[in-house]
Amino acid sequence: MVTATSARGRIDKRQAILAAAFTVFARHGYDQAGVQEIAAEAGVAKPTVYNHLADKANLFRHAVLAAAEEVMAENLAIAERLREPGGDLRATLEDVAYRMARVCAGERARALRSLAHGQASRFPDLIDLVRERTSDRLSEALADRLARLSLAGRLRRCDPALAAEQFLALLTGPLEARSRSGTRTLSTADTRTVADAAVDTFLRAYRPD
Amino acid sequence: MVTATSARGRIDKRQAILAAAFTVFARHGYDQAGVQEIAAEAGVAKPTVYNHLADKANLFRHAVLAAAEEVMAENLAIAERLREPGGDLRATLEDVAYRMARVCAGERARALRSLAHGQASRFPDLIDLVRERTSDRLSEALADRLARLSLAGRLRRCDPALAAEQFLALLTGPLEARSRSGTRTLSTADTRTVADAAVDTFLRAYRPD
Amino acid sequence: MVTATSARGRIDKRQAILAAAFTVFARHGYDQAGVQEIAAEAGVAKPTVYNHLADKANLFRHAVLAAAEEVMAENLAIAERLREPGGDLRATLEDVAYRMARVCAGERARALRSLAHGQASRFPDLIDLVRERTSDRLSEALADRLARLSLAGRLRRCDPALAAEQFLALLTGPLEARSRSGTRTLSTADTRTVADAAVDTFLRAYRPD
Amino acid sequence: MVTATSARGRIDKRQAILAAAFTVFARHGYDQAGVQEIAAEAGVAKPTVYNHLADKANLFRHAVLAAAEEVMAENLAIAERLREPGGDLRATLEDVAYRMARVCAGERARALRSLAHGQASRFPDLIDLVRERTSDRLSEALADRLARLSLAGRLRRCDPALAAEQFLALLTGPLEARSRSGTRTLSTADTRTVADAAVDTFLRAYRPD
DNA sequence: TATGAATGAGCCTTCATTCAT
DNA sequence: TATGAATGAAGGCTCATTCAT
Repeated sequence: MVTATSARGRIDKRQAILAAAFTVFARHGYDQAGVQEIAAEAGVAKPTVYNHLADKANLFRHAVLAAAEEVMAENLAIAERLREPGGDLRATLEDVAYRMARVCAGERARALRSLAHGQASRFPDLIDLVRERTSDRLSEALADRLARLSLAGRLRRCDPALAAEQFLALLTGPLEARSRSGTRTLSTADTRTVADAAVDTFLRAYRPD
Repeated sequence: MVTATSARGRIDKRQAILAAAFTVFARHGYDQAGVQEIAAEAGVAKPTVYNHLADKANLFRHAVLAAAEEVMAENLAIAERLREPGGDLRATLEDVAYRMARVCAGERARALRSLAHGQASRFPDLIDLVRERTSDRLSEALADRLARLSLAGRLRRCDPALAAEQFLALLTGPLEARSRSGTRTLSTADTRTVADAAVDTFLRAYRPD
Repeated sequence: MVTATSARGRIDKRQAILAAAFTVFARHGYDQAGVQEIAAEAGVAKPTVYNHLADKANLFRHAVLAAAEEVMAENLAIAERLREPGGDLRATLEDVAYRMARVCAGERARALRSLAHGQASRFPDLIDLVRERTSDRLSEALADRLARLSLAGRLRRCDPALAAEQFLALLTGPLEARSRSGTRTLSTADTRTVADAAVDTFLRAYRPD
Repeated sequence: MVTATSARGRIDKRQAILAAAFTVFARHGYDQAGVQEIAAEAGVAKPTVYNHLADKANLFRHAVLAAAEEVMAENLAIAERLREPGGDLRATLEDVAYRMARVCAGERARALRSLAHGQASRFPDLIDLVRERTSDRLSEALADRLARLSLAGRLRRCDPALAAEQFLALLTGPLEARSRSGTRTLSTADTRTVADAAVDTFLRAYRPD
């Protein structure tokens, strides 16, 4: 299967380049990252990078969007866990909150936001595309779950979109503060504490009347 | 008083340079901002910038920190308002929340975070210095006020630091989402809506038992 | 006759490449012409070009020399016309001059000189090879004819080589000026005018005493 | 006179750059000439070249045009010599022809034509600007002189523009051929021979009836 | 002190050329 | 044999930074 192999090889190489690009961009930022270094990280020669991705700008775009897709997939998988809340709602929410915290405060998600925000002037559209994938989609999925819970009487009646937004805010806000904006890596215990506190406050505010 | 005048003139020039630097850095980001453009914006020649501030890096540091100080001053003034809560606690909190929203989502604060985060690899300490001034200090001041309110029985007993953190999270989280990460400028009404929702949820969770 | 066919196909492909190369070189000059574009113009892939012609330099050489051969053939055919001058020498010379003008000011001959002159430093020999084929050979053939005419008493006694040289100079010099160095394409009428003037002056200078 | 000195220094540097540029372009052609080498030849650093002349293209333009101006000045000075023909017209013409030959076949004039022709596709206007200065202007000045000679009865009645054109053609055409397109440098004697032959033929064709 | 001019270093990009299929 | 993909080398251009005035 000659064609398959070489087509596959080509795809692999492209993805290796994108992965390397994301790594290097995350490490140094857009301007400081050299295409040279990206090529080295991907194990290819510089022109190969250009053969696959035209431009440094294009390379950035695709690397960032590819990473964003991955994060989105993780996020959506987590929100699914609320579909079967089980008897102990608090415990389930705490678990979900913890997992979301792991993803949202994780290195990839953080780098993603950092890169997109930092290059807002050069890539004005990217910031939105990234936020959509890292936050909005998650918020929407969460809103769906909360709406069901509200309907089932396990939460008070409310605007589910707002509730989801606030749930995530209660989670990620303190996360950001506690991790000192990503400077410190949070321990599992700390993350749990933050998640539990978020859930506690959320349940107090949204418990059925 | 020739000396005083020229010392004064010197100081003015330095501040003009710092202000210009912040403007330009905010406009283009660290790497993309040229010392040339900064000098032009400040109305001086390039070497003058170097005479006053040695380095591009140094220039960045000072420009960012100066802006951070300004933001901090604004933030602290606002928190003071909670010292005399008055009879209608909800109304007072809503007012405070709205004002904080204005500052935290304002252009300077946003640029500050954006620049600091974007250059985290080059200036690892800056991110903390900025967060301290834009968020932490505000959070601390707020915690002080909330502690008093709790003691006065107008809020339930709680960890005031956590309460402050969550209050700010409920405010700035949705703010970020609604402004599409600063892409859209929020109207006064939208800002108020966000502030009121934050206060509502906060009060539900922290009302006296 | 498989072998014959494929040998023929091979030759055809080689000539297609050479033709394409000349076209592209003429269009953009040596350095600016990309092997890529030449391959595309020839309808083959880049490595095929290298399979047939080793080098870009080699490609250039062969393309230029092939074109030069074609031009030479045309030129010699024209000079033959002077072998039977007929009764009206002036008319015959005018006809010959006109045809030579057409060729020498034609696109191929012009591109040929332009390319060879422009790459004199890189291909020091080419300029001579080309001039030989586009001018010298013509001049020699012409000298032969003029010698006969002189001997026959229809021109004064003279050095036929010099006479030929001057005949061509009187023709191509004004041609170059009038066409603004090839910038403007000369109309048939203009070309005729130039040819006639050249012949007139030539005959005045070389008429029998 | 501080200002004068530094302004003068700046001008000197600019002209040094232009001269170096012309030298290097003449040596290697446009594409093959590196800005690096030009800077080195001028004794400055690469960015200095860009400070003075923006672009490689711009540098080329100015270098070529500056050289063209110089050539034009030389040419016009020579034509002036025909203003006072003296008793021996042939001798005067021979002298003028010889001097013109020296200039037109000189290195600068040759490089000028070569560069302009070679880069016709990239700088379509340059070829005309150069021809104007190296040939047309000379032709016009010469026509003026020939008109006077014709009027004075020392040449037959004729179109002076055509006569000038043909005079130059008779001179430069053979010059080109004998120097093998600039490959060989002509000796003084050879140049004289060519000039004398041109004048002889010219006088035969244009002698008063 | 403030400035116009000069510099050294570095990066993106392209292209002729060669493998591997 | 013909090709898609990969590479090594090189060049234009920019920019932070420093002299000299």
